Amino acid sequence: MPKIVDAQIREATRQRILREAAREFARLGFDQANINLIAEQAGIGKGTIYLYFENKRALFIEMLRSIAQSQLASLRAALAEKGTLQQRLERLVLAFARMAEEDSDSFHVYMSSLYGVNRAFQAEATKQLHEYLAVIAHILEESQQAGEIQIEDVEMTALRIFSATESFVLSARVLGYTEQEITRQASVIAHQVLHGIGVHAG
Amino acid sequence: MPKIVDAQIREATRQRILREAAREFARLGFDQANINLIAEQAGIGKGTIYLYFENKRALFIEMLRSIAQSQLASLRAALAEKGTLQQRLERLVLAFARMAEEDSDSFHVYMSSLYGVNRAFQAEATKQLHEYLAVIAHILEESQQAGEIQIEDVEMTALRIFSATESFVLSARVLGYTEQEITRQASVIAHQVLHGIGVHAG
Amino acid sequence: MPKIVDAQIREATRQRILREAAREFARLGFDQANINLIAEQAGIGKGTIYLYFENKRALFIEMLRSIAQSQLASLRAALAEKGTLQQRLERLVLAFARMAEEDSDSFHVYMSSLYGVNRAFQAEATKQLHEYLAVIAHILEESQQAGEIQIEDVEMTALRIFSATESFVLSARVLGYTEQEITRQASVIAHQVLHGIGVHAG
Amino acid sequence: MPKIVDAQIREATRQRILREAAREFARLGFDQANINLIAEQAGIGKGTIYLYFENKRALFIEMLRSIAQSQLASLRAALAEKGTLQQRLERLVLAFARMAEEDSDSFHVYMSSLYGVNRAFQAEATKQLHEYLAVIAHILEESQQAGEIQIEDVEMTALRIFSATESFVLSARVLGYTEQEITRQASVIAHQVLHGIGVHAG
DNA sequence: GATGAATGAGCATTCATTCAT
DNA sequence: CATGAATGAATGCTCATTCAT
Repeated sequence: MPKIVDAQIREATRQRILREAAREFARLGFDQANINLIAEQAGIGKGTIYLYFENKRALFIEMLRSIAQSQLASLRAALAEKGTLQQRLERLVLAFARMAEEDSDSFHVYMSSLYGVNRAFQAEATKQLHEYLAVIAHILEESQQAGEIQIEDVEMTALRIFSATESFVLSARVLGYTEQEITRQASVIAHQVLHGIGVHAG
Repeated sequence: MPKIVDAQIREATRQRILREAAREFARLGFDQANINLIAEQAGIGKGTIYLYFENKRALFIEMLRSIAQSQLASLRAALAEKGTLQQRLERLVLAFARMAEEDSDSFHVYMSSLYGVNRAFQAEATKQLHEYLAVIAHILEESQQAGEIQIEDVEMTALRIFSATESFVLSARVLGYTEQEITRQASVIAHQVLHGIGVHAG
Repeated sequence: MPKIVDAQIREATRQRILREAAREFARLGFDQANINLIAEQAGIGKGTIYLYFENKRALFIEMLRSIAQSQLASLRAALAEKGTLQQRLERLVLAFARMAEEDSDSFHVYMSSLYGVNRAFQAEATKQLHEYLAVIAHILEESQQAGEIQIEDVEMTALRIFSATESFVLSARVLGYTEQEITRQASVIAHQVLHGIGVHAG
Repeated sequence: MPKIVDAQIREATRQRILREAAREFARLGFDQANINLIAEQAGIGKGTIYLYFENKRALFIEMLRSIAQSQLASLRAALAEKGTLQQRLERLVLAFARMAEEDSDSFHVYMSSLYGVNRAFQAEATKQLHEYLAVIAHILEESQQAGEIQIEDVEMTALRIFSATESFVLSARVLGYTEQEITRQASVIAHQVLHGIGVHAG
């Protein structure tokens, strides 16, 4: 009964495909990326990829989902530890900066889907955006319950924080700033956001 | 000597091509967009487009430049009038929101180039980003000279403002917020940015 | 010693494959038919089919042979009973009409092979055609010996009878005639054929 | 104004494609035939074929139509001349035999469509079959008006004649008979058909 | 200059077949 | 024996680009 081993091998292959797909899609974009090349780089035959994913689009979408899960996990881990809102916001910037650096392909392929023109891909990326915002909203609510701040529109505030953090990291990278230069902005950004919210609610 | 008329006709055709290109590229992205269709919609033969642009990539790049000029002009017009920094930052958000609404195609095709995976397109879009930042830096310096604020790193501050404004507008649109809902955030964003900078430097 | 049972099971599986193959090939033709689907519908794994048939072509050829045997048996049964040549020719038309109706898949897959462009399949189908003709020739010779008719070229006469009977049934079906309408022609066709031969040799 | 020449060149190219298509389809059948090869043999680029025909299927259908027109013209020409019904029926066999010999590709690709399993192709081929039958029905009616014969069901009679002539030619060719051997049967077949109808109606 | 017919590189996808289990 | 995961050859079709008119 080689089921367990099989399942493991299968999952490993699947992950290898997703990884190579992220690499190719990040390098060339959806249309220019070559499925056959992805298969080759994943060390499998070109027909095999279709045993794991229905077609090129499905592979792309599932790759987006995979990225989403991974990045969200990183984010949650970064914000799990308690602390002041200032500290947590700083950690948010650092988390985004690290993600963008360490898993650059995934970060960029996700952002390009979110802001690209393909509606289907944008819809999928937007799902993850909602999750990001939920994570941010969650720490805002914790701070609010702790009497740290007083917020009227949690949703919009979360979106402003998202712009000030993830979008900032993205723009900074596009402009060629290093991770170090970006992380150095963490405290300033946290400060900016905090005062934008209206600290010391009490 | 029909030179002047010819030149005018030629320029008009060029503009028509650029307009239709923006529409198609915004609708389908670079790869999926069809050059022949753009030519047809511009009312010219499909060979003619190559008398105006070297190839599809060149057309895309020049379209980006054209968008850049137009949007930069809007931005400068919006910030030309004097006022407090708070007012000017509010106008910045409003300007981006209006651009995203009224010239939606251009706005999105530009943003998708800036954050997309194609290096050549990103490089071109980045040029415009530098110009945006220069405009923002300019009003910051004016405010600084007026003693309104005190800034250490103008460049990074401008980038933070960019994230808090244009990227915010972009994200908000992706999430489906209306122009009204977005513009309503103008004053809050301006306030957030101002306090992030550290107003009342003195 | 489960030999006998095994052999029975094996033969049953083989027949099931042939039946499903006939169905699929009749539905889609050789190229469009899907081996994996045939295996699935026969209730076996897709690798198993290759334990029974060398490849897709061999399966098709053997299916043709299987059809041939079955149809030839029907034909012989229909003509076994004695009678006048007129009666037997009528029974011939009826036999073809019934075959085309009751085992429509087999009838059409055979005819399409006989008249199709694939030389290998046509060669196989032609073998059966020779057998059909032999059956027809046999009853002609019996009638001849009985002094009923006088024939010069038995082979060509048999072929003319084949055209007037099986090909007639095929064409009529293609045109949408019902079995009833076709069988109603049996006596006329028999009559036509008989007078074509030159009855009452004596 | 090179319109006329252009139209001629265009039509010539179209005919060349149709001719090569008939050759390839006759050689390999629809599925196995290679569009790129047809283009190559027609002396054009592989993209060019799609300027003349929407896709492979459309090319096949139009090829069938083209064959139909051509063969029907041959048939009508063969039967245009007046004569006794016996003479005309003999000419019918000869016409089919000549078509099958001289334009063998067309003849077989048409017959394989008529009797093949592809419904779309069969439907198209059936249209031509109706025309064949109409031509046969026409000479029957002429003979009837001339008091030569008396027929009850013209439609079915025409179909019986079709089987006895075209299908006979087809079967004979499949069996390897030469054109000479086939044409030698013309008078016998005409005789068979005539007596089947019931000559000397009076 | 303007045109559009012609071109062919390029690629996603299918499916008969193999073979390790 | 039976299986089905893996394979890769094979191909219809699109569309940016060229160039004769």
